Amino acid sequence: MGRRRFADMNCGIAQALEALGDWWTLLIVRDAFFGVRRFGDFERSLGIAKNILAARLAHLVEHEILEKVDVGESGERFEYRLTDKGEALLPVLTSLREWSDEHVFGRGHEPVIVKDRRTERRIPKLRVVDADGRPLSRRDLRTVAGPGASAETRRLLQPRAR
Amino acid sequence: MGRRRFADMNCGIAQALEALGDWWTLLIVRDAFFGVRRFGDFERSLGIAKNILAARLAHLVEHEILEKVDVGESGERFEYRLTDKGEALLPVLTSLREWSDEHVFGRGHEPVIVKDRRTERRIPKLRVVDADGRPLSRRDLRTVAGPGASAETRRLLQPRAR
DNA sequence: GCGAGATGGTTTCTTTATGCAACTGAAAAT
DNA sequence: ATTTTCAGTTGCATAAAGAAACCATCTCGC
Repeated sequence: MGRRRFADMNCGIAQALEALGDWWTLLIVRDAFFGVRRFGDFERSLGIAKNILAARLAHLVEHEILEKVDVGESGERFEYRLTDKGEALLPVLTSLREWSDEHVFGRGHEPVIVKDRRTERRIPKLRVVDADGRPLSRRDLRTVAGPGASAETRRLLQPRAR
Repeated sequence: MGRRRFADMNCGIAQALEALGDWWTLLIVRDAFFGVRRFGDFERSLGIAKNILAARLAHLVEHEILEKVDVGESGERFEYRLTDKGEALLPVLTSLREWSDEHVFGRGHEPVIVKDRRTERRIPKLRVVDADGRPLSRRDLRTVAGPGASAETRRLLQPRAR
C-alpha cells in the first residue's frame, strides 16, 4: 500500500511536509526563489523528468505556493511565480542552507553566500531566541496545546517523564 | 530507474534534503525533539512501519543527526538521541512550524504553541533580518559563490536578467 | 529457572512513486 | 512554410513505501 499522506496530522511539521515533502519539491521552490519561472528553466536547472516536474508544479499551485500565470503574447505560455505564501518560506530555505553550511560542508566551505543586497554584508544567522534576543535551545522550550489542537494532540502533550 | 539522489549537488538545500528529505525522516526528528528516544516509541507515535523506521533511524545515525546508544542493563537495548548536529535543526523545525501556523492553519488555529520555559512567553517568530535587525525579503538578498562553490555553481550564479 | 510478553528489528509480498523515453499539439523563430 | 522551442502527456521499467508475518534477544512475574 503506497505512501501515507500526512494531511490529517494535527501538526505543523506534518502539514508543511504535505505541501513540500515530496521528492524534488523543495528544490523547485529554491529555484523559484532564485528567479526561475518557466517550465523549461526548472527542467534544465534541476535535470528533473518532465512528468515529475509537471506533477510537482501542479501540487505547488494547488497549495498556493506558486501561481500559474499566462504570459503568452498571442496564445498560452506560462510562468510559475511565488505567491506570498511561497515567499514566506524564506526562513525555511535559509535555515536549511545555514544548517548545511555549518554541519555538512563546514565553515569556510559554503557553496554559496547570501548577502544583504544593500550593504553587501552577510546576513546574520537565523536563531531561535527569547523575547530579549537570547538564544534558546530545545531544552529551554515548552510546547503546549494551541487553540487548534485536536484531542490527540492534547493527549500527546500531557506532561510526562523525559 | 529508482530515485535520484541529491548527494552530489553543490547546494545546501540539496544536502539537507539528502539527510532529511526522505518521507518520514523529519517527523522522526520532530519526535526526537519532543524527547522520544526508543524504537517502539517512535513506532507508536508515528504509526510508521517497522522496516521503514529502522531504515530511517539508520540513515539518521549515518548522517550523525541521531546517535544509537546501548542503554541495556545486561544486554542490548538501544536509544536514539539527538547529536549536536541534530539539535542544530531547531531553526528548521521552528521555521516549518511557524510557516504552517500562519499559512496553513491560520493565526488563532495553531495546534501547538511553543513557549520559553523560563518566562512562559511565546518565542518570537524567526525572521531573516539584516545586520541591524530589519526584516529582509527575497528581493533584498544577493547570492554569490562561496569558497566551496563548484564550477557549475559559479556558472549558475552569473548575473542574468530576472 | 521457566514461560509470557516486550523490544527491536528482518523478510516477504503488494502497492505506489519515480524516472526515462517517446510522443503530441500549439507557439515562436527563421 | 518549415523548423525549433515549449509545455506538457502517455507508456513502460524499476525502486521505494507499507502491511503483515516472522524472529532473536531481553525482561518481568512467579
